[in-house]
Amino acid sequence: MPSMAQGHGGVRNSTENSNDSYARRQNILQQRKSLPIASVEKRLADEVRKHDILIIVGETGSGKTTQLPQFLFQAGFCRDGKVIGITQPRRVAAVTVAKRVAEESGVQLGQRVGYSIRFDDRTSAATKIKYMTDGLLLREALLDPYLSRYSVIIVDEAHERTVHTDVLLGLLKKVQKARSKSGHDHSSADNKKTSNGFPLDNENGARFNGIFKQRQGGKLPPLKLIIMSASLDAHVFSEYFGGARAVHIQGRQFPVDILYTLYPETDYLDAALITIFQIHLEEGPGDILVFLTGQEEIESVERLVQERLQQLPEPIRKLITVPIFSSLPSEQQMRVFAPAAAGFRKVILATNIAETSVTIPGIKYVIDPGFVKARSYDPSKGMESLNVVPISKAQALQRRGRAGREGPGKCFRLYPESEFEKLEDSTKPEIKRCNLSNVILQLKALGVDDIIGFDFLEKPSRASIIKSLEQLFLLGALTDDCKLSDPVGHQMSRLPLDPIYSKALIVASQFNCLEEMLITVAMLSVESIFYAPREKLEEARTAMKCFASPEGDHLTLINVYRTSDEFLEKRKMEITKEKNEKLLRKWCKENFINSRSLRQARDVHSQIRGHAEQMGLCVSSCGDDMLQFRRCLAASFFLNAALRQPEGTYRALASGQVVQIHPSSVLFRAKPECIIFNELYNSLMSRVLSCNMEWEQED
DNA sequence: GAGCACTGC
Repeated sequence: MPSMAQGHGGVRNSTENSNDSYARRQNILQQRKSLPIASVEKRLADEVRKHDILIIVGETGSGKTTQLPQFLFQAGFCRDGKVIGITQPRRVAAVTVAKRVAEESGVQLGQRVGYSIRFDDRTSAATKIKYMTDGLLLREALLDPYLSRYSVIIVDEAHERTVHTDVLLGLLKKVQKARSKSGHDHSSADNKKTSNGFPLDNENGARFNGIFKQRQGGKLPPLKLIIMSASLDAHVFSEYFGGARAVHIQGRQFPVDILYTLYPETDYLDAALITIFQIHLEEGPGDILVFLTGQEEIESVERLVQERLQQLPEPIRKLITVPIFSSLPSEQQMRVFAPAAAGFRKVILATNIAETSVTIPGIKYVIDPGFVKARSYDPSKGMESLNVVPISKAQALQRRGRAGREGPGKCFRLYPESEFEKLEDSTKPEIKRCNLSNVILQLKALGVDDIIGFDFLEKPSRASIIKSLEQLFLLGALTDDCKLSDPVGHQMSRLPLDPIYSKALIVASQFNCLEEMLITVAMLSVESIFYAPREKLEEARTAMKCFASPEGDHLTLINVYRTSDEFLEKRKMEITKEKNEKLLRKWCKENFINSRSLRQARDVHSQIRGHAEQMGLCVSSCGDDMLQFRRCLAASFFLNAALRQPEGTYRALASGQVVQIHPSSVLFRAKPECIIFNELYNSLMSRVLSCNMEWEQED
């Protein structure tokens, strides 16, 4: 992923001369002072002192993420060696914000200010302000249930309601209760019974006892909790935390005019196309951002724009299209950041990635068709799927905001205002739209046994909880009375993987093929290892054939990984690490492999290998005996098994659904009698065409 | 012979 700064400019390293550095520090000081949050520094610190829980609603550009932790540090919240933790839903945000705050504080990154994300820890014993992903803090809680090193935890972007944020909020509520109790009498053995079921009543008590004893000398101060949200949902959080105090901080955004169509559009792609040209021909300079639902839509709109451009007279053809979506290789993603040539207008065709993850400079016009591809979950089948659905009002607001970051902008909504009114206020939280196996496994490991009774911010359906409990039971992670099994359940909860993958590792360790399974699971954990651009499809196919195994896609992935490994091994002694990386990227390009994905897979591999070794699993290879390995696959992926039917389609055993092998699979032609699959995709729907656009401006 | 929103540990 390219570096996608949030809010602030980049960071320079500290090798500049002192004059330059002085000017720069003055500049930073000015910028900090001009932020809306600057005027309420004292008040905010007081609020945090007075209230153990505080909700902060801060609009975009308020400076809350960078400034509040610094205010609290100055106000003395890091005394006694305690740390202020700030969680972010995304890795890039944690990194870029930490860099900015380190610079503002005039310290080296990793000293007083640092960040910690998976595979990349830039903290030290000196770190007092620590930015991290919310998922990482959840993992940390498994090792330190009281989160005892933190005096303050700030949950940022809570309105996004990711699974991690939601689980974290429930957990923090418990930790806070447990800590205020432990503050009075934390060393008493009675505490085990009085801590409201958490976290000391875990049957896994020995581990917590250890932490407990260690703390006898020092009293644990209450945990301060700050929930930061950009939306108007403050009351949801406030009610959840027993009527917690909420404060509002103004933002700094430029005005964005909203235009609605007069009539509903039957074909939003065509409507988007017309709007792009309408803007191009009638509006002033400024780039256009179009929100589409996926790769296919992006590619087809790109083609249509090119075609239509050819029909225009030469002087007004100055329009370039740039696609961006997550599975696009990084080098191509970076193109959205390059300014268009002089006199040209840039049209960015993006998925939701541009809604929050990527901030693209220069956007003045946003085209919002009002749809998004979203995950949904059917507990009766135990199956997740992706569907195109209308966005929520909150999403529409967020998309509009993308046009007002550098100056006033315009947002073209490809639907009438009456349709906007019908949209849901906010997006359904992810926890209600996904498989809960992983969530349940983690909560169990944290000592929460009654999942249905757990105090979720919003409870997932009972059916959904029960389905996941059932799956975990079938995987052997839970005992008959729904407790974490020993050792399988505990081992699975420690692995940062989908429970099925964790199970596969444990099974493989017993049948001497853990080495193969570690590679498989790492490769399955990342997205789209193979990258086949449409224009080079044939070449890509030939390249893939070198790796293909007649025994299936899993073995094919092992071949890719091992070939890349051998490639690196051969050159290891000769050159530097950077050069090595560069060579690997070149190798990937030649073999039509997404180098970012392979890099990720290598990271995952080394991390889970470390975990497996720590657990005492036996890391050995089955050599050429792939039957053994395939048996292990079958023994762990049985929830994803399908049998061939007479007409050549397959029936998924767990859900009864009729499915097909994807044409990109090496088994597409072979059609074996029994297969295990990793994922099920929906097939696409067709569209109708229409035209005719009239606009109406909001009052 | 068809096509995979976005995150995260």
